[in-house]
Amino acid sequence: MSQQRTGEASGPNGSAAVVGFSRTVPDFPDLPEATVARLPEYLRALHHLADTGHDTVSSEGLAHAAGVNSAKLRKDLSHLGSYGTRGVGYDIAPLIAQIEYILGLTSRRAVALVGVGNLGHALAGYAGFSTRGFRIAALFDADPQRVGERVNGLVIRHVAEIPAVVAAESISIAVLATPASAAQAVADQLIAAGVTSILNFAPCVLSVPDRVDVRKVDLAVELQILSFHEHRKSARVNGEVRT
Amino acid sequence: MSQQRTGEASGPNGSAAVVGFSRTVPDFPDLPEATVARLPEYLRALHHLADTGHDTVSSEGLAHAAGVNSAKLRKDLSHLGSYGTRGVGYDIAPLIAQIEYILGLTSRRAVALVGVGNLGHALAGYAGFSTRGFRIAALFDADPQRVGERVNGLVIRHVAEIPAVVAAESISIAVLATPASAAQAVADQLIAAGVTSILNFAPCVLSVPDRVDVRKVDLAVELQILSFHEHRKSARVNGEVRT
DNA sequence: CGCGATTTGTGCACGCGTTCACAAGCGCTT
DNA sequence: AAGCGCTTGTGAACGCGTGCACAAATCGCG
Repeated sequence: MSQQRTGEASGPNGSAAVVGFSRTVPDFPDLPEATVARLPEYLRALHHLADTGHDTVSSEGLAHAAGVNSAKLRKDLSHLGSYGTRGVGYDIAPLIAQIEYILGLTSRRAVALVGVGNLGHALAGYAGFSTRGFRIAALFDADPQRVGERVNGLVIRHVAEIPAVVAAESISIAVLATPASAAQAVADQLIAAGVTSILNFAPCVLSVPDRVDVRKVDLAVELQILSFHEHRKSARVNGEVRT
Repeated sequence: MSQQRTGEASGPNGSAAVVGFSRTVPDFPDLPEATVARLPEYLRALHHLADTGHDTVSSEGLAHAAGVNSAKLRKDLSHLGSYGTRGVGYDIAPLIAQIEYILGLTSRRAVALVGVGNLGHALAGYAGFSTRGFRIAALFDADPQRVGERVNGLVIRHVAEIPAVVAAESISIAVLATPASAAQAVADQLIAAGVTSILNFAPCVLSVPDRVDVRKVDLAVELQILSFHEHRKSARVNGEVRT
């Protein structure tokens, strides 16, 4: 698991102060983080089941499709309120709606992408973003030579335009695919412009205010973790000796 | 954190049966998984420190550079044996060597990449892989139109060649960047050819034998987790009511 | 040589997450 | 209507990971 999570000093949540009287769904202020991280996977599995004609699914079936065990799945879903019937299983359609609501995917979120190099170019064209609740609303790069180029129907803007565009499109999530050396400065600009969540592909640690969430994806780190297991597997068979 | 980890029924490890008498470093059969996942980040920070002229670093300094707290860092490093001196800090050079050894990065590992589409193309050209211990040794795709194309100095081969090439180059790690619909079939072929670690970018669950390690990276999942926190932040300020 | 400043290494307690195991509930059949 | 099989929801125990707090160790300086 390679992500940078910022402090999130869980302050007094709003639900107590709210006058709400016709609320049918609670706020989910303290959904366990581990559960949140699995909800997207459940959602993907549920969509797949719905697409293949299923109407209901048992915890065992959904757990298998999502790659977890059924007890964990049931406990996770129990946090969302009860969308299953004993003896039968879970109704897929309302469960999808509920998870999408909790994840804030009812309206398609606008995302800014900064750094349209090798990786950024691919991310800009990645179909999975648009099919799963997001809309890449703006591309930025610092290289004047790239500014103006069209990628996937969007024109690349200069990073200096971040404040104007982020405000105009009311963007709150940004994807950072710049070189590590530029990442912190770009992050600062994004945050100043109003961004409060960053997905960081640059191999460096970002320092951000507490209110900003950062998740880090480092492709080399993932391979290195696999490499460790490879190393250990091979050490099992021939007695490893340090040289 | 979004990764699929397979059972890994930790059987009797080999270290007890090995005759080794001149071993200076133990095998690390039971390094905590959480520690392993952080070692690459420590390694990156250490390289950066070394490049900027540092010789030693305190746990506080390295922890800050890696984005963790110092107690955790010290405990992690204590698992590797003692590479620090009290009152001074850690010697950077031997620590780098030790972590690279544990991660199995002393020789550059060959990696196969399957699926040279949008994302795969970017991964094939990603400089971070080659600068951090890996060598992309082969590219595969199922599309005959793409076969033969050169990407970053490598020619794309047809997936049917997987067995021959994987064996010839003795590749044990593969990166999967195919569409979800093809991922399981390709994984089966890779495993049959001898691959024992897979980094899966396809949004689907792979079922593999216990001896094979799978890590999953799903870009949309990362965004959806951020979206949840965005949703919750906005629910804090205006009292969220379900419509 | 001894003392104080500094930093590592770690015992311990706490909290989160996972898993088991079972009671509670639903529907179908007889 | 009653019984049976199946599935959810959850209480409880367990284990892992984290972070505090302090003892042990090293260096530098007087």
